[in-house]
Amino acid sequence: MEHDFFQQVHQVVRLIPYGRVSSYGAIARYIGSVGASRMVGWALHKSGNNAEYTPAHRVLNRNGLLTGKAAFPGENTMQQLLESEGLTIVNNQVKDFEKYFWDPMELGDL
DNA sequence: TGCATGACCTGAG
DNA sequence: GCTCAGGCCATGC
Repeated sequence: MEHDFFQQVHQVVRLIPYGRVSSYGAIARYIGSVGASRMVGWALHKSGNNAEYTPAHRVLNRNGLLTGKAAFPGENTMQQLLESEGLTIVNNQVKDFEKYFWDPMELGDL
């Protein structure tokens, strides 16, 4: 398989619990490619490639900023999705990001 | 085969 | 504490 990176990113994102958010760097690090944090976002952008639904809206940058909101249809679709999960978005940023932050490492290991 | 891009992160000024 | 610049990895043309 080979391009596991793509698959792994989707897999990890799908594991993000409801009402929780993660970061590209955390996912990239969990996969093993720390420097590929940028690619994580890219993989999510191509989430349409994956048959399963991928909650990309739960993935934000290190600052908890909705950097990928532009990739969603509409103007603040991503924000609405997060708010639907009980999160509070302020100025395109998740309130108490640290509190809702979820690290894939909590799963233990691959 | 090679260059340019991308939903980022970290270090230095 | 904030802003600027560099790096890293994979994909696309």
